[in-house]
Amino acid sequence: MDDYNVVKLQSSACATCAIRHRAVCGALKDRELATLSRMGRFKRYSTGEMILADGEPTTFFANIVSGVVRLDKTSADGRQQTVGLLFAPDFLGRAYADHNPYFAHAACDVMVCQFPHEAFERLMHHNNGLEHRMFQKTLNELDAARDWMFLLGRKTAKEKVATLVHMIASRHSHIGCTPQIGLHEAQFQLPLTRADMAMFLGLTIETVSRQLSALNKAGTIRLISGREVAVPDLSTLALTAGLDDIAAA
Amino acid sequence: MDDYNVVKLQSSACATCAIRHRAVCGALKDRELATLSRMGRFKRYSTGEMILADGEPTTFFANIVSGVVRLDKTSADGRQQTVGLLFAPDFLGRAYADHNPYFAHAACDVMVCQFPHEAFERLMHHNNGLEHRMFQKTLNELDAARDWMFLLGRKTAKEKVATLVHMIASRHSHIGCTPQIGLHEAQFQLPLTRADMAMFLGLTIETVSRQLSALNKAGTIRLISGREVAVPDLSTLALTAGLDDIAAA
DNA sequence: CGACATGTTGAACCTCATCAACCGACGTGG
DNA sequence: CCACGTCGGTTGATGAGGTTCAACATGTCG
Repeated sequence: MDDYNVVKLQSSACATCAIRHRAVCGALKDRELATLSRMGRFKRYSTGEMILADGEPTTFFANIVSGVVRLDKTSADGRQQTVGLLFAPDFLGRAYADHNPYFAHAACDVMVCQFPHEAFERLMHHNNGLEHRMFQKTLNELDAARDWMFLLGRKTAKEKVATLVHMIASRHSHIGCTPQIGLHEAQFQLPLTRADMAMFLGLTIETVSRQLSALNKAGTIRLISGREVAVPDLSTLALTAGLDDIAAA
Repeated sequence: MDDYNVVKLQSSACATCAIRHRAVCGALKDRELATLSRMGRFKRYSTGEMILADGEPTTFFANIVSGVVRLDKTSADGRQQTVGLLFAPDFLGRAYADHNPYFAHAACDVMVCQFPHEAFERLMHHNNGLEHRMFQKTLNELDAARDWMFLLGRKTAKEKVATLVHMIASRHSHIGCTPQIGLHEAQFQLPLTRADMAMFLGLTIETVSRQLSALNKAGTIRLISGREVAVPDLSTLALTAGLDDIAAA
């Protein structure tokens, strides 16, 4: 339990936290933040490591400080479907449930800030701002989940792959200050393996690989190495992703 | 606007409402309930009627009093995917957004109790119990959405259809006091057309029809007429739906 | 009765899964 | 240092599961 990947927080840690204002903690006053600091722990997970197991009792919640976390559903016969992708400063864990409804895995090296679930739920109970913020995040996740349901149910393999690349590209440009939509070329590393993408898209590894190659051949994206991708024109990508529809979301 | 399908509530209407305790209103004290009564309206929608349009400004929220409501995503080229199914006493509408993120249609004749969105959000703001309850409902919807993502991404057509029938059967038995899981035979009407089912399952009408016929031939279900279905043994149906897995959900 | 919506069934086609071979990068141990 | 296994990724051949197109059955309503 107590290895070198776990670091107890200084009581002042939250005050200087990089994601403080964008994470759910943003709702907390200094005094409550100190309370949270006292019960919080930084923890590092390396690529592929399991963070939560489906069906296990809920013991902690966490904020993603950096990295990408996959939420997976698994069936008895081994089929797997990723049902959520969390980036900083997303919240990890299902509030008000005694068991995790899914697996959570580190898709790449991940840093989280975790706290015991009872204490956090108590805090939510007394701090309506915190619960309100959790509610907001949950609403956004639900919106995302529903958009993804459309993708899973109705999009072709090519559109699926294009959609995922577009999502990563635009999220990346949002974070990394890379040029905006349609201008210049955006280049970045995919934070996911082909297997991760397949799990998320409801496809097989091979199909993902083929569609990436096809997009590359068509010039919609440029595969530089396995992971490194360049997108010459985000709006073209959005087009082949079948994205500009859905009431101009 | 003001047709005979709309009925202004009596100020006492909520107090005697059938779904009062199970709907979000259950969080309200008598006085607040009276406030809600004053701004609420019963409204009837008939089969197929649109209740909310994607992209339209949010004007009202509603509780489903009876019937089934479909939430649909639609793309420019006409593909459609149902992303949610609401039964009484579910809540209809996306809180804290100025535009609807999907269409809502009456899957069968529907009765709702609707109220202006600003007033309701104001009420939520002042009543933490109400917001808490909304939050809970949203968490449940998110869980359901994620289970459905697994279905859309990984299940076969047969499993999809079996899952839907199972869901309706168990929900029906829950509502209608029909015998419990595995015992005797449950019989009921499907509240959805083949087209509705196809939209929800990410399939075509034809495939749904074929799979229903196949399940019928296999004896897993009995098709009595187009809409009337009997399930001799719910657990067998659950098995062919690939349901008992997922960590014994 | 005819018109229309809903549902079923058949045949052909196509997308994607499956199985399999192969490649390059990396790490490890003899 | 090289042989070896492993892992992530690509590509090809084949086939199954669903879509598509089309015809037909059934039911309902004017």
